[in-house]
Amino acid sequence: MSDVKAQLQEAFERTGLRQTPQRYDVLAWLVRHRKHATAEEIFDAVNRTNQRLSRATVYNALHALVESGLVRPVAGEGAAARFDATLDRHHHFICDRCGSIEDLTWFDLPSKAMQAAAGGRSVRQVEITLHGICQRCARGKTKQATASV
Amino acid sequence: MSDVKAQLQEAFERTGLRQTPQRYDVLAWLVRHRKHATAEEIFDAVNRTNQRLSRATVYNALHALVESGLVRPVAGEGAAARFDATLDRHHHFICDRCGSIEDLTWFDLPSKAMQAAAGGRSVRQVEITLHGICQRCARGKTKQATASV
DNA sequence: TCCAACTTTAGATTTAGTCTAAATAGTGTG
DNA sequence: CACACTATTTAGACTAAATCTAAAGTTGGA
Ligand SMILES: [Mn+2]
Ligand SMILES: [Mn+2]
Ligand SMILES: [Zn+2]
Ligand SMILES: [Zn+2]
Repeated sequence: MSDVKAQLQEAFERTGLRQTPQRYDVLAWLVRHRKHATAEEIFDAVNRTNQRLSRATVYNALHALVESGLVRPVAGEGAAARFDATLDRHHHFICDRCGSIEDLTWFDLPSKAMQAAAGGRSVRQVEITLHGICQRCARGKTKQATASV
Repeated sequence: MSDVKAQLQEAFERTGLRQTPQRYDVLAWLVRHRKHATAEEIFDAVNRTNQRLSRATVYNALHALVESGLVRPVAGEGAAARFDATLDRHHHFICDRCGSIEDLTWFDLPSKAMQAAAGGRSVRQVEITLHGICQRCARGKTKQATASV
């Protein structure tokens, strides 16, 4: 029944994120339609039934929800594409604070388990990215706010 | 010495990608400055010393280079951000052909090796994305050209 | 009831990337 | 070399994603 409603409200309370009708609608839609939607898709869908929602608010709400951990961003949060001429296999580390991308030495994946997870799909490439705080930033060098050099 | 030059030329020959001054300059810059640069950064840098390079050509060149495997794209090739309300830990599969994003069941990573690769960095989250052809597309359902629903 | 902080809004603006049609630069043939 | 043909580059128009802004609306607490 309105079980979901209660759960969502509980989620807002738990995370301390102020619940507003707009934030609620965005989260509810995302939970209901378990797809990996873009902000635009969410806006179109929610705005259709609830006029009280502007485009900017979808972005605001999504940021707030991600911030509180109720939603997770997938596939590189819409920044500019980046290119790498280092072809030796390696992984990447992206700093939450300064946005810098660093190379990590390669480590193997459990190929057996990976095969299983992939099911019948044909896999061309595996991409591993660790997110966290880089050493510069950890050392208090909290200079650059956003994506750096 | 001009060792690099020879290597790059060899790379063009090997992959069969026609070598043009513009493509050469883009690749050479990327190889020289081993950073994860954006198209704009590359344009600014290369255009400064070589006027014969337009913005569009940087994009063309990068696509051609990625296509030939001489350069690899990092961190989600600049599409719209996507959001996921499924918080249970899981990985993702992105289809090269139709762009759809599918959930994969979780599999553990070799945490020992990962720690080592991460060095001193504090890791908040690990993101694993497999790229390939989804089952729908594999079955010839080659309908939708670009990123789908 | 009143205030201050927070949130939403429409629309302008910025940024990344694509597209277009014309100019330019190879490439192969004779 | 002349020619035709194809591939590439170009400037600038255009589109799409996201952010910013300033004003209006909402909320919780003193
Ligand atoms: Mn790299
Ligand atoms: Mn998912
Ligand atoms: Zn950092
Ligand atoms: Zn597909």
